[in-house]
Order: sequence, then C-alpha cells, then structure tokens
Amino acid sequence: MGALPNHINILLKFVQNLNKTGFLIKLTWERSQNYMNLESIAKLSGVSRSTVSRVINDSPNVSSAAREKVLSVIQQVDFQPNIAARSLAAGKTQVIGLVIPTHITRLFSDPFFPLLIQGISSSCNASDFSVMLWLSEPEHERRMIRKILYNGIIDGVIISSSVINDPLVNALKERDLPFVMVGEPIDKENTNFVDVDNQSGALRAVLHLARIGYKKIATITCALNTAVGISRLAGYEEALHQANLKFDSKLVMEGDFSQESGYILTKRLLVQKPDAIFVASDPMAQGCYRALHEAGLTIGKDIAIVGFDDLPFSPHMSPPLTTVRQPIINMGQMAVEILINSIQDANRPVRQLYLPTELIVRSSCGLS
Amino acid sequence: MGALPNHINILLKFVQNLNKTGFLIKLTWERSQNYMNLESIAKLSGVSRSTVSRVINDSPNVSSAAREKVLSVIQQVDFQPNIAARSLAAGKTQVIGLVIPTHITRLFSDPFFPLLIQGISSSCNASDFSVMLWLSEPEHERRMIRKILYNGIIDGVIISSSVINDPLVNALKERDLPFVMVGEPIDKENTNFVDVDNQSGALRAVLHLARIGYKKIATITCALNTAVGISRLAGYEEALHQANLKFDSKLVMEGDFSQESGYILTKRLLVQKPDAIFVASDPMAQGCYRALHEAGLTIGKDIAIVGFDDLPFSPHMSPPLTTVRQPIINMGQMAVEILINSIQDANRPVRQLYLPTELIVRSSCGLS
DNA sequence: ATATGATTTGGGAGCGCTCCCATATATTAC
DNA sequence: GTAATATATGGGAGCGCTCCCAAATCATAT
Repeated sequence: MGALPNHINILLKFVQNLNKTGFLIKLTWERSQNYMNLESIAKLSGVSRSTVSRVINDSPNVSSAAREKVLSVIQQVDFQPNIAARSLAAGKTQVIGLVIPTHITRLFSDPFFPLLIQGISSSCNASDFSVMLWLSEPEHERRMIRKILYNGIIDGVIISSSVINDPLVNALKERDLPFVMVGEPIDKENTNFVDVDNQSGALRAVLHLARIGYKKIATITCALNTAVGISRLAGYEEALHQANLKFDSKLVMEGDFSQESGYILTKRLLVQKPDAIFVASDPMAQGCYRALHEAGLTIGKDIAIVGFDDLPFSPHMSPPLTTVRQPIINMGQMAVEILINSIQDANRPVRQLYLPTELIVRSSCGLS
Repeated sequence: MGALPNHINILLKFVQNLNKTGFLIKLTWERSQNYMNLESIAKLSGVSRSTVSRVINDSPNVSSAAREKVLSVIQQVDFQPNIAARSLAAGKTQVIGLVIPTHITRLFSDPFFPLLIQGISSSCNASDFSVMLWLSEPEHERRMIRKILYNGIIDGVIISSSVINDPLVNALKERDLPFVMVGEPIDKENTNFVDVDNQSGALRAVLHLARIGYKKIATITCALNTAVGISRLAGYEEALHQANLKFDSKLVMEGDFSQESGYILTKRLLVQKPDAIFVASDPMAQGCYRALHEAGLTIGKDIAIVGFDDLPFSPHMSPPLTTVRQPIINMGQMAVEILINSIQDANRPVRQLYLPTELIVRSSCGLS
C-alpha cells in the first residue's frame, strides 16, 4: 500500500527519460481502489482526524453532533480502520491468538476441538475480535513463540492443553502478555483458566450407576498424566466411597481418549465381568460399544455404560449413551471473555473458572 | 506500545505538579522489555536500518560481509520484525485468512475440517505464514468481509465450501485480493481451487463393487446442491454404465453428510433389498452401519458397503470400511501453496487442481 | 592517471493510526 | 459583566517498517 506498484514506477521512469529528450510529458495518477482512512472520513464529515478517531474509540469527549455526523459517514462508506496502523500506534489490535498443540491426536478424531474453536470464534465475532490460529508443531515452536510475542499483532492468547513447563506459557508470563488456558493446567498458580468440574461430573455419573444398583463398576480413564484424567478418576473413587463400594484396581484401565483404547481396554475389562463401566470420554465409549457388540452383550441390559463429554454423536449411538455433558462451546466463550477482560484491564485479578457439568440420562445404563 | 502506560503518565503528572511548587525533580525511564527493531539491530551490527531491512527481505544488493553480520545479530537476539509496521509500509504481512462458513454442521461431526485446518496450518508454518481463522456467521458476515478486505492484515484468503454467489467471493474479486477455494465451486471460472477428483473416485469405488459381482448397487449421495454431491453421483452412474448395470432411481437416496442421514436413508433403502451400497461419505457410512446392524445384516456378507473419505475412524469400524481415500491434509497444503504463489506473483495464471483419490480395500465389501 | 559504470550504503519520507498538547468554545460561578 | 473551569476540537509527533533517492564505495575500462 505504501509504495506505488511496479508497473506505475516503470512507466514513471520511462516518462522521466522521455522528458530528458526535450519533450515535456506530464503523468498524473490516483488510487483506483477507494481506500479510506481517518483523514478521508474526517474530510467527508467536516471534522478533524482526531475527532474521527475519538468517535471510533468511544471517547466521551465528543459533541453528539460531531459523533452522529462521523458515524453516519462511516456507516455510509463502510469504513474499517486499519488494524496494522492501530497496532503500531497503540499496541492494540483486537486480535487474539489461539494455540493448540498438534501432538494431540485427539484434534482429528474428537469433536472437542472443533466445538471449542466454534465457541471461541463466535464469542470473538460478537466482541469484534479476530482469531489467529496456531497449531503448534514442535519443529516450529520457537519461531511461533517469537511471532506471538513480537510480531505486534496479538493482544492476548488462548492456549489449549499445555504441557508441563510449556515454553510458550513461560514466555507469555515473562513478556506479560495476557493469556487464558482452556483446561486446568498442572501448575495453575497465577494463571487464568477455564475448565469444567471434572471431578464432580464423574462423581455424579458413577453415583447414578450405583443408585440404580450396579455393584461392580469399572472405569476406563483418560490419560492419567492430564489434569482431566486425574480429576475424573478421583470422582470415580469418591463415588464408590459414597456408595460403600470398594475400590478394585483391576477394574481401572488407563486409556488415552481414543476409540481404539476404549475398544482394547473394554475387551480386557470383560475378563473381570463388570456390570457397569464408566468410560471417561465419549470417543472411548464408542470403542467400548464396539467391543461389547462383538462380545454379544446388550448394552443397557447385560451391562451399563456411562460416558463423559456428550458430543454430537453421543445421542445417536445405539443405544443412546448416558453421559456427562461438558459445555465445550461455553468454555470457549468464557475463555474469550476472560481474555478480553484482562487485555482491557491489566490489573484484573486472576480468574479460574470451573463450569458445571450435567448428567444426560439416556438408555445405555438401563433406565428410561 | 506507542504511548506510555497509564501508571507512568500519572507519576509524570504528579512530578510536574511538584515541580510547579518550587521543587525540581527529574524523572527518567526506559522500557524494561527488550523491544528490538530494525534500528537497534542496525546499531548492533554496525550498519544502517536500510541494510538490515534488505537482509531480512533477501535483497540481492548487500555485501556478504554485511549480510553475515546482520544475520548473526538477528539470530543472537531472536529478532522478529513487526508485522504491523511491515503491513503499513509495504502492504505485505505473511498472514492469510481461512474462512469456513458455520452453517455447515459438518464442521462439528466430520473430521474433514480439522484435517484441512491441519494441512493448511502446517504448510503455513513451513512457509513462515500465519493463519487468521474466521468461522463466518451470517449475522457478522458483512463486518467480517470488511475486515478481511480493509483491515490491512490479510495477504490472501482460503475459502472452504462457498455458496453460490458468495458475497465474500465477489468482494475479493472486486478488491483483487488473492484467494483459493477448497472444494470445486459451482462457478469455477477464473477461480483458483483445489479439490479431489470426486467423480473418478466414485467411479472406481462402484466399479470395484460391480467387479466383485454385486448387481443391485444402491447409493446414498451427499447433498446434491454441492459440487461434491453431484460429482460423486455422476461417478456412480458412470460406473453402472460401464458395468452394464441399469440405473434405478429408487436405489438413490440424497443425504446431507451426517451420520443421521446415513442411518435413516439406509433403513429406507433396505426395502429395495440392495446387495451393495456406495455411501458417498464415511460419516454417513457410520449411520448406515448402525442401521444394518439393527436390521441384523452382516456387513461384507449379506451386504457390501463402500464409503468415501477414509477418515481416521474408518479403519476402526466393524468391519473395517472399504472407502475412497481423499488426501485432505494434502488439499490444505496445496491450497496454501497456490495462494502464496498468487500473493507473490499477481500475474500467475489461475490454478484448478484435482488431486487423485485412492481406493482402500478393507473387509466391508466381502473381499480380503 | 581519470572516466565510466556497477554495486553497496544511509537517511528521508510516509503508510494510518493514537496520544498528547495547545487552542477554541461552552458552561458555570461570582 | 468578568473570571474560572469544563468540554470539544485540531494538528504535531511518532509507532517500525519499506521504498526511494542520493551519496559513497568498489571494479573495470580507457
């Protein structure tokens, strides 16, 4: 935008040379695209650039006459202020970064991330923010961090599923750039995050099974090096305790969120003949269903299943899966809200939010 | 960045007031963050700002001595040029936009989009581009278009699944901003796009069924208002023709990509007693499997199924699904490559790329 | 030796915006 | 009425970068 395009420059040189030969040719030009800037809006509305800027930024010190005039002009010409210029001048861009590590294979099999992205995006749209997406790959991590910190375009960052001692988190802290994590981090001190209350969700699910009367309740856990895995297992144990059932480690299998692990571990569990299984994520419950079908068991009669997530496919499983609903879209929205707040007011206290879950009873555990 | 932070300004005013009372207090300050810019790199390497800029932009007219010096300094201090400033000065940002319409419910149930995003993102990482993500919502569409066109931050756009007469496409054409579509658009004239060869993929799939010996081959199509739906159906018809089977419209059901539609339409098809079904997308094949299981049919023996997509879950279905593999990640990568090319050279001819598919034979059609 | 050309270098201007300051105008107090 | 204050406005400077031009340096030809 700054410089003239090449073909104009070439023409210009050509004309200059002609002029040296004794001719006198004049060349005039203007931009064909109707680029608008504050100055042109100002001219159109009969005020100064500064006043236009004040109107756009909702400054109180503008007469209502001026404000109305400017707003109507902006409306009319469909003006959009240049983010890059604003970034340079003020260091604020209304752009946030969303970082998802790709080593998570869940990204491609589990609708969790699409839903999260959807929540984040819709909330950003509503607040007039934009989203920059980075699927972080280990080999480009250093460069990505550098860009996030210094390219001058990001006001804040949402990070999903960090690892322990994440270099990005450290860099953000050092640089003092606002960020929010989705999913409780291992080291949660002084860190904004949004998560669901995994433990109480799991508690409720398993208690539901116990109240129906199941006695030998097994579980397939999520990866136990994640906060999610740990909390849901803790909920399971607490429920057994409350129901006066005793914990049996042979009934606990550690999965990894994948369908495949649900399939394999269910087969392994069947040796113990459980009468119910709490499968700590719905994709694993899909694998579990497959194993049970192959074993010739009728779900909801021979064995009860409760999942965790309530993803779009869960009501369409056969039989429909009883599961703990996570408000994934809402998590994304809250993450954005917290982030925007701390962008706009750097002194806002740290927020750590656990959203409530809900038990959705369908027919996979024998009721209804 | 431009202005001083509030607390410094307050302090400053305070000191100025003190000075009026007869005291003389001096206040000095500097930025604690080690912001680097071309000027500081220049100072550190003993050359001028211009030379640093030339090195960063790979301009040929730099002595190798200067280039090495500058590069080593950049390396040492981990310098990242400010995108916003570059955007203002040169109109190039190394940022592309990715637009996905949210009215597509596929986004949340079908791993197609996560995989596409993955391909796009990895390719951008490799080329040092960044991705801005917009899930376009109808109510914010106008503003989104305005932002894409005029906020000065986007060099080009990738659009997935446009609708007919998409206002975004029209705006991009008018503004002359480079863009690439993923998925053949209805109006493809003069438009860059990447797609797979849907027709020949479907042809091969159905021909495979015919060669095994199935005679009554039904199909569940994708939505027929999409290019995908039309092409795959055309491939089905062509295969019947080549195999000397006659087309029967009662064996054709129009689905909408969803599991649910696969389920319902399979039930409806079973009345016709087909011996094989070509299901034009794998998520619909999941629904189809469910209907067949409920009907007590053994897939691969009583009835043969071939899908289209080869998604991560397809090999884990029971029985594993024979399907047409789409190189989704590769589509994303090619879209980025084409886009970057046309950003860097505006006169590049239009590219319309059909990537080949591959038939992956598993046990759902009775072989192997 | 000088003249000519090619290569390399440094500094000025300006992209569109925000912030600050100085000035102009409106409001209130006396 | 004037003085004091509050509110509204316009213009300058500068954010970090790229591009352009002019000057300096180097290489080659005469």
